[in-house]
Amino acid sequence: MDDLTEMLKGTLEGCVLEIIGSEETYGYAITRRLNELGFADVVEGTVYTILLRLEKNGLVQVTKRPSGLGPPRKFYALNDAGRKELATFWAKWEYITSRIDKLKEGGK
Amino acid sequence: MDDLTEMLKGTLEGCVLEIIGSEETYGYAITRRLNELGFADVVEGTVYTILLRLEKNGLVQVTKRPSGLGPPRKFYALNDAGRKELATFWAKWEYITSRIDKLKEGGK
DNA sequence: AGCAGTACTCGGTATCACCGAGTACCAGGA
DNA sequence: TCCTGGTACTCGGTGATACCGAGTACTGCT
Repeated sequence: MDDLTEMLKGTLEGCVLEIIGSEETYGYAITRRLNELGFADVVEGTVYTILLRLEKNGLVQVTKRPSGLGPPRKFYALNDAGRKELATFWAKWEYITSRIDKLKEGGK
Repeated sequence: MDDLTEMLKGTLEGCVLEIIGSEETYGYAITRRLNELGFADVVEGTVYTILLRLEKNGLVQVTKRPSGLGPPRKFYALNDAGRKELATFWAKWEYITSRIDKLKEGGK
């Protein structure tokens, strides 16, 4: 699949929130998860910028833990604000997809 | 519904393509159509920038016609390149929505 | 020692939707 | 006559976001 980056604007952050929300995890693993999910071109740098932003916006709780194979990992978990943000993300997603599907059906 | 703009990046252009593809029409009417479809906050300036971009990228054929009530209208119709672009837009859309739905189901 | 895999950082770029102010044309009412 | 409101398009600038690319650092294996 060719370049999806423009269409991922705004949704990729939601995906990362969802992944963090379902399990406390860290950047490198999140990137792998996104890749195996089908977002093959998403690269580490992108995920880390999202992670930094989430942290800056106070949506996650961060815990640093040693790794065993490599430098220490920064584990991310959602806090209350993060869970709330995730919920609004899904609400927006539902809204947009429903409208676009309607448009696609040639609907009024 | 609160601010959707980030999530519309990349998809709004596709919506405009779809609208033009189903009927030769002009900027002001496209804006109204988007508004009544549920994209309430989309404003004329946004649509016109998209239209200019489509024209610049050679995806549309433009015809100017007098209006009767107001200044002349610029009617837009898809050409072959535009129809092709619209098809790839829908392909990308299908792809992304399917992946995100999978993620949402907690799927592997 | 050197290499590959893991793991995070950071400055810069392009694209896109949005903002806001401006221009222009026409109809009907005060 | 003026002026308000609806129609219709233009354009320079802004902010958010994903991407790029290069760099740093730690570990285990050969």
